[in-house]
This record gives sequence, C-alpha cells and structure tokens, in this order.
Amino acid sequence: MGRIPCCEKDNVKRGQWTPEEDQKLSSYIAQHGTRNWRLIPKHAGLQRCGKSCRLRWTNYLRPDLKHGQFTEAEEQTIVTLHSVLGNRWSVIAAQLPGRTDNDVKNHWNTKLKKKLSGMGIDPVTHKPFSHLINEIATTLSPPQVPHLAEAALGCFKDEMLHLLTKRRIDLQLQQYSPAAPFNTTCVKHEDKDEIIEKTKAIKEPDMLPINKPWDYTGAMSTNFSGTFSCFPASDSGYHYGLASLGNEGNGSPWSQSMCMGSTCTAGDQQVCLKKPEGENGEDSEGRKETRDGSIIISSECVLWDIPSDDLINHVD
DNA sequence: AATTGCTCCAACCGCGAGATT
DNA sequence: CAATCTCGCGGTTGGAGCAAT
Repeated sequence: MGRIPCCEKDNVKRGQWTPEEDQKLSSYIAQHGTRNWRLIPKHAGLQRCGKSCRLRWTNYLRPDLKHGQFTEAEEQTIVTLHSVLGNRWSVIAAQLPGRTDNDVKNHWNTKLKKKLSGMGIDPVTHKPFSHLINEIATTLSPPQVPHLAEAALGCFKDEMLHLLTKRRIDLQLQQYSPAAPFNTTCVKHEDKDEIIEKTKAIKEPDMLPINKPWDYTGAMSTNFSGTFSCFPASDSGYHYGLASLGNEGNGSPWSQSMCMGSTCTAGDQQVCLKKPEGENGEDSEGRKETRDGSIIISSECVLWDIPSDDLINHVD
C-alpha cells in the first residue's frame, strides 16, 4: 500500500501562481495564520494543494523575504557553510535572514558551483581539483593509475573543460599535507550531534575540536577586500580564507569574480551569523534547536575579528 | 525573423521524521 | 505502541526569458 497523497490531484490547480491566488493566500494567512496547510487552500478559496500553498508562502509571499541578488557576504557565507555542512540548505538559509532554502539551493546550483569550479575548486569536496588528481595518483598502485585517473577526470570533465577553456590555471601539483577524509555528500547521514557541533563551531571558533576534519579556524570571512581562497589546513582538510589583502582585482578568480560589478569594501574580517526573525524558544545562550537537530543561532548579530595573520596562511 | 541552446528560478515530488490520535 | 497525519527537506523538473547562431 502506497502513501496517501497529500491532496486529490484531480481537483487541484498546478503551475504558476496568479496574482489573485497570491492575494487570496496572503490575506487568509494574515488573518488566520499558517496552522493547518491542508485546510488553508479550502478555507482560502484556492484550488491548490496545501503543500503548494506552503511552498508559495515560504518561498515567495512571506513578508520578511529578500528578493534581490545575493550579496558577496551572503555568497561567502553559503560557500563556507556548505563546506562544513554540505547540502543542508535549510541550515545554511537559517543563517541568511530573508533567504529561503530554495533560494540558497538555486543560487548554489546556478552560480556558486560554477564559480568554485572556475577557481579550480571541486564544489563537492571544496578541495582544489589539482589536489584531487594528486590524491588519486598517490593513492593508487601504478597499474591502476591510468584507468582510474582517467575515470576520475571523466567525472570532472565539465569542470576541467571549463577551466581549460575559460581560465588559465596552474595545474602544477603542490605538496599538500594529507587531508583528513572530508566528504560533504555524507553529511546527511552523520550524527545529529555532530551537525550541531559544527554549526556551533562556526559561531564560536574557539570551540572547534583540535584535529577534526572540519577544523575551520580562521576560515570565515564575510566582509573583506582581497583574495578569498581555499587552502589546506595542516592535517585537517581545507580552509577558506584570505590569501591576500587589499589586492582587489589581482587576486584569485574568486576575488575577481566576487569583485566584478560591485564594490568590494575594505573592512575587518568578520563573520556575522544572524537569526531569522520571529524565532523563539532559544536556550540560555540564544540558540534554538530545530526539529531536525540543526541549530538556529538567535543572539544578536555575532561578530568576531579574525587576525589577518591567521588568514594569510599561504601554502608553501 | 526564426530557431536553437542556455540560464535561472519557481514549483513539484518523494521521503523522513515528528506530532497526534 | 501502532497507525495516521502533517510538515519540512533536498533533489529534480519545466518553462520563461535571454543570447547566440
């Protein structure tokens, strides 16, 4: 026996919402709130599935939503959080006031993935492609290398083609320290407590456990002028951070692309994690655990300064 | 001007998990 | 305690709009 459908599909309208439908839904929710999504369309006089109404409200009609372009700071926050949390779009979106998980996911899939690929960074592992190739070459025994390296390159074919055709890249293999296993695709299956710990760690870098693969000390920067890059941290995976300061337009592809068409303002290296408005039920430290175990950081905008020296951590 | 290909994003779908009965 | 309901999440799709040919 299959799952009961959320609504009778025959009597339900699908596709784009009309302004009239938006109006009906908005005014109904303004009066009655969002208590039972299954009943809302019926009571609001809409021939829509409750699920569709919820989606329309949460992703488009909610008055606290931001509809404009993503700012540099927002993009950097997404990239950094994604490197730690993987595709936990709702958790990432919770740190970006006015943005929905759908917004963040779409922006990641359409822009940020390409941007990272263009920088020579694998958007899944957040490691440089050159390092991945190197890893394959050093891990495998000689007879396997040609076949598997070829297969791996096949996986990255699009990214590599992009790199080779759009940007001059330095494919010289560098001597990286061996990174701890860090697979963001597995993040879904990992322990709930670890997710909570990770999110806490982003807020409170001094709480980061030593030698954890996701040790991102000094890696956060959301307001800077200079080069934002990904580099390996000793024994602990990769860091995003400032490779150079005050070098606008001459830095990494990230810096170039991030600064093009907008003003990169100088400023301290800071991280700002803001609470979504209207949250309640926070603990004594201002955090609230959601249904899925993620943490919504709900204190006032949390800022901390990261010394430039910590960020300028070039790879030899 | 017509066609084709691409990008972006709104919307849909299936599923898991918490809440309720 | 099991069955059912409801919500929210993440992956995927479809189509509108734009650019290139």
